Amino acid sequence: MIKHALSVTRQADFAAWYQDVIAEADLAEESGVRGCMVIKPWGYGIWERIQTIMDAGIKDMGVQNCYFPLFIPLSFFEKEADHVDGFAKEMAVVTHHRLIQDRSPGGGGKLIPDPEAKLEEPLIVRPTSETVIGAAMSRWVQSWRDLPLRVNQWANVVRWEMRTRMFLRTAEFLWQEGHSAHDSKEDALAETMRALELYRSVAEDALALPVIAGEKPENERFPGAAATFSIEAMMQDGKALQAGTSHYLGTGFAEAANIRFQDKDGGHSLCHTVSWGFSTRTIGAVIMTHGDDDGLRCPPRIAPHQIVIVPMLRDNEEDQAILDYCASLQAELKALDAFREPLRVHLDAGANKAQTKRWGWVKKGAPIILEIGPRDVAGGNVAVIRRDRLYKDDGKLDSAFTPRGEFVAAAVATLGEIQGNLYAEAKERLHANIRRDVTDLAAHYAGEDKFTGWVEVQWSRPTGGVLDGIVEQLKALKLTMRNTPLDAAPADGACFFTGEPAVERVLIGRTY
RNA sequence: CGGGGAGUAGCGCAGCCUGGUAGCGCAUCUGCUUUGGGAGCAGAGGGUCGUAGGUUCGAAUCCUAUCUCCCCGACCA
Repeated sequence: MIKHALSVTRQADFAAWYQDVIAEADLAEESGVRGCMVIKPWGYGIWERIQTIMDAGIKDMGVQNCYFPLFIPLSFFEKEADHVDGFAKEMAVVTHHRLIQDRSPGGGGKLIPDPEAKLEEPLIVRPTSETVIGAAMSRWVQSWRDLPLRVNQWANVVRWEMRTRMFLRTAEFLWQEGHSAHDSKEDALAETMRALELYRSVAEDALALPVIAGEKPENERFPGAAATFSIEAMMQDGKALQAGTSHYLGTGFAEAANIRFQDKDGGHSLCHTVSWGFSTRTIGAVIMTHGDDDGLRCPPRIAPHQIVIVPMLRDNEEDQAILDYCASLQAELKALDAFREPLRVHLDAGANKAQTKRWGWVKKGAPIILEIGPRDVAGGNVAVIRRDRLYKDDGKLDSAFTPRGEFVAAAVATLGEIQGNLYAEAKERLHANIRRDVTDLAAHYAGEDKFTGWVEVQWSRPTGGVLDGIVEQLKALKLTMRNTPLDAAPADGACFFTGEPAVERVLIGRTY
């Protein structure tokens, strides 16, 4: 019987386990403000790693970073009708610019918005920035020579969600949003696909999240988009999580913001615009994909510390020799490169007991933990714990005594192996749980707690009332259409829903 | 936003029904012992009981309002 580091197992209560990981791995905590969380150093460190890798990819695309305001005039926001429909219900609104003490009877001198300081036009806190960036684009774009115009920003956004969950759906979250304007639909669609490919590669290569890239069905599109594409990841409970989206916005936003260019023939045309976003939500995906009953398992590429050295200090004269040994080991490892970056090696010389530190790093998911005691110093060894295989067959912690030189020589390869193992494990789970032979969705998805994964069916991509009927039918089973995978086999049969000739395949599942 | 549950020490909880101003376990601190590994014994510190009102001689406990969290639903790029 293994004694695990967490008090709740995934099996017993997946939702409680998820929250326990966030608390025990010190990723984030409640803030006292509804739906908003404090992202703690280990959680934010993971986000910084994601940012570093994503930002490099964005710059490789040739997209430039800039920054647009948090506040958007209501008049900008209300220009695009579908966009309004999608977001109006969850908007934070700024109406005043000053506080005063309430001197009225019963007011008690409390601070209240000054009625004299009411804004002439309310400002909304951005839920996404298409409208305010569109206004800038309309100034920046004059001629076909100004196109394509491609920018990105790293920002926080606010959506007043009714039901929030740490990382997965918070009222305020962090993301990057890329925006571009193009002279043709073809060019805009190509950009949409480039962004989707960036997300796929960052998710798979850095976060070790195997994903299915595809197009969202019409009913799942971003408000105002002509086409929405997503990458979908499968969590350990079989639910889907949308980990990144890119949108071809057509000319709707260009029309609303008046983004026009003079073409080579001297005529004026509307731009085709694109937007794409990737958020802190993906940290939730990492937790639910790689976490186990001992906490998080952090893929090496996004681990703030890839190797943590824990000295076994005993409060005696040997301590200094142990610390010296650890410091030289740290220096030796930091001189190495893994994944084309210097190794991130942390020496935990804090005052806590070694056992406390060790289990703390296990819960945080440090890929490799090295424990160094007096005998290691004397014998030139390190005791190696790998987070991807924590226990031996007998249920005991697998702490392997290894000659120091041997460990150092293999360290980079070992990190690569851990990264690969986490990905391979998740990929196997993903593909093993996409069923293509299901004929009765109700029977397949019967039972609340059953792990059900996803179902892929062929369909005729109906629209209008027929599509609405299908959506309702799925909704009764708590199912949604995730996307139509880009690399799916061609359709060769009848539509699962209508019986008409199918045109493509679509994934169905429960979702976060 | 509707239904349900909860908020008491860093964490997990008891006390509330039947008001008399706080307790347990873990963690923390000190000492001794132990020492290849999630230690043992002894002692100690730490809480305006989510917040604001009200009832009362007296409120963690009763009443009202409010904030936050969790679960289900509706909603959701």
